Amino acid sequence: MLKITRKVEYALIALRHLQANKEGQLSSAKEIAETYGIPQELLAKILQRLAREDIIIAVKGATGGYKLATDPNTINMTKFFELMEGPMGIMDCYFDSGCDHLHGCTIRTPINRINDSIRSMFNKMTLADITY
Amino acid sequence: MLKITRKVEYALIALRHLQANKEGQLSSAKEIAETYGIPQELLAKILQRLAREDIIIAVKGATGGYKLATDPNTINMTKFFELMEGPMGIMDCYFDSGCDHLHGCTIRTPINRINDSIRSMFNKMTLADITY
DNA sequence: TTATATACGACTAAATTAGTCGTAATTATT
DNA sequence: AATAATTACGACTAATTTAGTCGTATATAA
Repeated sequence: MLKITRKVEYALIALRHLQANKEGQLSSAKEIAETYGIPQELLAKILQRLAREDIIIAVKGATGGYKLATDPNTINMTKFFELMEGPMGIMDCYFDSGCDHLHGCTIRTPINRINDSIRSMFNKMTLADITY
Repeated sequence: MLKITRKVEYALIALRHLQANKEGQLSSAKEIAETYGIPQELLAKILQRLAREDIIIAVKGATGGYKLATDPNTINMTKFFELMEGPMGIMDCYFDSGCDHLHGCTIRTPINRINDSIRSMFNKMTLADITY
């Protein structure tokens, strides 16, 4: 319930780090990992994911690294979380993953109300609310 | 992120079931488990937990069972979740569980803001919002 | 050519969650 | 008094998810 995963935690730390860089300045996975004591390989994969999703830009090669691709204000948290971890729903059945209790499930509707509340809350927040 | 556990899901289903009973009427773990296709032993443990926490009342013996102990309106969801699953924090360090990134952690404050938002949202909801 | 990057998939390890089992105690019914 | 149905509870196993590692390929500045 409501526990952030390391994946998201590390992503936020990295984004905050990049955000503090000067325009155009790059940071490598190694640099960030060492700064915060994060396993480098793991962080690398996370940064690759962020790059694939066009949240950051990867520059290859010896002096390569990453930089922000967009203004953190333009990325809302619902999108960010779902991008990192897949659909955010407090209950699986919200997304029709084969729940075999559906027939007798009496709490779906109220749970969905909770989901919607949380999603709309995160929708009002942007990455910048966190990384600034 | 934000996934409800079966423990909570089953608890909600059971509470909703009890709530639909007439004043004083009991339901056994077996009855509820069979009605909704929930593993009986597991549900039993959950009901025992709810009883320990005085959310429901257990009546022992051959014709025993459970009934609600309080008006569902009086139990807020933050309390309920934390009672079932321990402290609800989107990040562990919020509750000082030995996070060794603390020194270099730059996202604690913003993450705490998220935590507070979620907690205050759940604080405004009662069990009745879900089980009715 | 070398050193330092990113890219990515396969794999292993750790932690959490889900579910089962055995046994004891309680109580209505017979 | 015996029986059957129930709650109580801890120990155990299984399944799933999350975290982290490793190997290899590719790109590029020096």
